[in-house]
Amino acid sequence: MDIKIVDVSRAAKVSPTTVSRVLNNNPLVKADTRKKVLKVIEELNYVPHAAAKNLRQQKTLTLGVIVPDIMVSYYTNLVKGIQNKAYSEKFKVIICDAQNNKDIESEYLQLLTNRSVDGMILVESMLSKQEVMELVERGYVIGTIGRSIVDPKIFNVQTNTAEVAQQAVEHLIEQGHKDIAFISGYAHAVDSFDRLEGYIKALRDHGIPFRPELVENGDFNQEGGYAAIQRLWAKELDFTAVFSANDEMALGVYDACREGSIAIPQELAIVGVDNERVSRYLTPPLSTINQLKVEMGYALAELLIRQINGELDDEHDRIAIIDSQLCIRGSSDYKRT
Amino acid sequence: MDIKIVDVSRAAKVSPTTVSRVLNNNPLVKADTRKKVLKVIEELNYVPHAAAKNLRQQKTLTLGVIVPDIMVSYYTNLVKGIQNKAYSEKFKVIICDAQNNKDIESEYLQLLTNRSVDGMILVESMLSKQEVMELVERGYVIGTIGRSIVDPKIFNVQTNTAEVAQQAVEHLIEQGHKDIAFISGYAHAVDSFDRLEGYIKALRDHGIPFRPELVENGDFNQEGGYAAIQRLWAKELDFTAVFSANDEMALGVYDACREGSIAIPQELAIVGVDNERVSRYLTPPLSTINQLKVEMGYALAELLIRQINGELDDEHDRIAIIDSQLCIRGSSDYKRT
DNA sequence: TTGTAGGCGTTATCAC
DNA sequence: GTGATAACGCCTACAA
Repeated sequence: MDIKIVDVSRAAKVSPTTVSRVLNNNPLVKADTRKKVLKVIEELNYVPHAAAKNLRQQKTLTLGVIVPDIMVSYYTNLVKGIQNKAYSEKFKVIICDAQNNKDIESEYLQLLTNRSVDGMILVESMLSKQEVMELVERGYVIGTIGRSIVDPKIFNVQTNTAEVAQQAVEHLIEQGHKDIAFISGYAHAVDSFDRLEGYIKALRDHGIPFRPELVENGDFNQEGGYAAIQRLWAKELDFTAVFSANDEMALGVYDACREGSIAIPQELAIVGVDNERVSRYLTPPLSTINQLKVEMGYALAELLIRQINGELDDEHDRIAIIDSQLCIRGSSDYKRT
Repeated sequence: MDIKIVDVSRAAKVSPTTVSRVLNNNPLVKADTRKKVLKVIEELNYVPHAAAKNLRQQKTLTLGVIVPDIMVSYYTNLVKGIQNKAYSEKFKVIICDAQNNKDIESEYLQLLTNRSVDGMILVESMLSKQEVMELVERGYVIGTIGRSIVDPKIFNVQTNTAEVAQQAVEHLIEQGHKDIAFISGYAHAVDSFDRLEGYIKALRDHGIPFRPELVENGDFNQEGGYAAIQRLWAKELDFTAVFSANDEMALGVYDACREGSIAIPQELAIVGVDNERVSRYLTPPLSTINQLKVEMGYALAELLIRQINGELDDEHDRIAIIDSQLCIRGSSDYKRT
C-alpha cells in the first residue's frame, strides 16, 4: 500500500488540506509549515496519485498524438518537438501509430477519448471533419498537422509549403531546365496540393506552360515514386528534371535511375521535400526542402497546452506558421556533383 | 458535463452496478438487461471515465517507455513493437525521450511514477540498479532492453549479439581479411561488450591473435566513428577491414573513407550492426547485423502485460530471446560491388 | 493561516 | 440477477 496524503498529514501533524496546499504551491501556507511538510514528504517518499488528482480536477496533463507511422522520420521529428514542449510543462505524451489505417486510427481515438488526455494532435489524420468536431464538442483541445481540417476551433501548424516549392522549381529553372515533371502525393493531402501550386506558379512566372501530362501521383512512398517515374518515361515527354512532393518518392526515382543507368543530375535533376535523414547519404545527395518539423511540433503543442491551461483568449490566433528552407545538393546542382 | 454511469443507469431503469457489470462483460447480467443497457449507452454516447476507473482499480492500463532518443530508428523500431502488442491488449503507451541525458531520464521517471503507468520499459537506461529496484519495490513491472540490469524481478529481452558478431567477423575472415579493427560503443553498453566478445572469439577460432590496439571507442555515433577510424589509421596498423559496433559509427567511417579516397570494400571492408534504414542506401550498401527490433519490443511488452494482468506465475522465464541475422552487402563482399 | 467535509466516477462487497 | 453502499486519493468551498 502506497503512502497517501493523509499519512503525510498525520506524520507532519497538519491537515491533508495543508499538505495539498504545499504540493500545489499555494502561497497561503506559512514557510515553517511548508518546510515541515516537505520534510515528511521526502522522508516517506510520498508521491501523489495521478488518477485521483485527474479525477478530482478533471484534467490529465496528458496530450495524445496520433501519427500515421511512427517509423517515418518526418513524424518522429514532429513528435520530438511536441514532447519537448510537453515535458517542459509537465505534460505527458501518449503516442499512437495509426499504421496508415483509418480503422486503427479510429480505434486509438476510442482509446484516448475516455478522458485519458486533455488534448490531441492529429497528424495527417484520415478522420472526417465531423468526427473531429465531435471531439471538440466533448471538450477536447484538438490540433492538426498536415491535413488541416479548417475550423476556428481547431489548432493548426502550417509551413510555407507552396512558397518554398515554388523556390525549388525556380532553382531547377535557373539550372537551365524547362521541362520539369512533378510527382505528387496522394489526393487527400493538402501538402501535395500546395506543392503542386508552387510548381505551377514557378512555371507561370517564368513563362513556361503547365503541362498536366508531366504530373503523376506517387502516393508519397518509395514504390509509388518508382512507378510514377516509369509512367512518366513511358510517355516520352523529354523532361530533364523532376520535382517530387517528398523525399520518399524521390528514393523510388533514384532506384529507377540506377536500373536505367540514368545519371543524376546530368540526365535527370531531382528535388524532393522533407529532408529525410537518408537524403544526405544518397549518391548524389538529394536536394530537398527542409521543414523545421521539431519546431512545428513544438509550436503546436505550445498552443494546445496554453489553451488547456486556460491561458489563451478566444481571439488568439490558432494557427502557427513555421517557415521551411530549400537545401540545394548534388541531385540538382551540377556544380556540386 | 459528460454523461456518467448513473445517467445511463437512470435512463435504463437499472442500478449503476448493473451498468458497470455490462461494461465489464460480467456474465451475471441477463441478456435482456444487457441489451437494454447497451442501447442506452449507445444513445447517450456514454464513455467511461478512465481516471475514475484507474483510481478504483489501482491500474492504468498504460505502459511507459523511456528511450535515449526517439529519432534513432533503432529505438523507434522497438517502440513500434511495444505499441503493437500494447494496443492489441487495450494498453496505452507513454513515450519519453531522455535525450541521452541521465537527469532528463530521471525527470521523466518522476513524471511516470505517480501511478501514471502500470509498468515501464527502460531502453539503454542510464539509471543505477538501485533506482530501478526501488520502482520494483513500489510495485511497478519493469522491463529493460539493451543495458540489462540483471535481477530475477526485472524483465528483459536479449538477442544473440555475441554469436552474430562472431559470424560477422568470420565472414570478414572468409573474405580473406586477417587484420580486422573493431570500433566499440561507449563503455556502459552491454551490447558493445558482447560484440567485442564475438569479435575476439572469431579471431581466436581462426588462429588470429587479438590485438587490443586494433580496438577504438566511437561512442555509438557518427562523429565518434569518424574519429575512431582516424585514430586507428594514425597508428599505421595496416588493417584491411573494420567491424563497427553499430551502423551509425560506420557512417563516420564512410565519411572518412570518402575524404581520404579509400575504396570500400577494396581497400577497407566494413560491417556494422543495426541495419539502419540509411545503410541500404549507402554506396556501397553497408553489410550489417539486422536485429529484429520490432519483435524484440513486442516480446518484452507481452511479458510485461501478462505480468500486469497477473497471468504469469513466479517461475515463468523473464527473459525473451530474439535472434538476429547477418546481412551481407557490398561493403564487405567483393562479389557484390 | 489552517482544518472539516463532501464529492469527482467507478467498482467491490455484501445483501436481497 | 440485481441493487445499495462504501471506498479508491485528492482537491476545494467553506468554516474557524
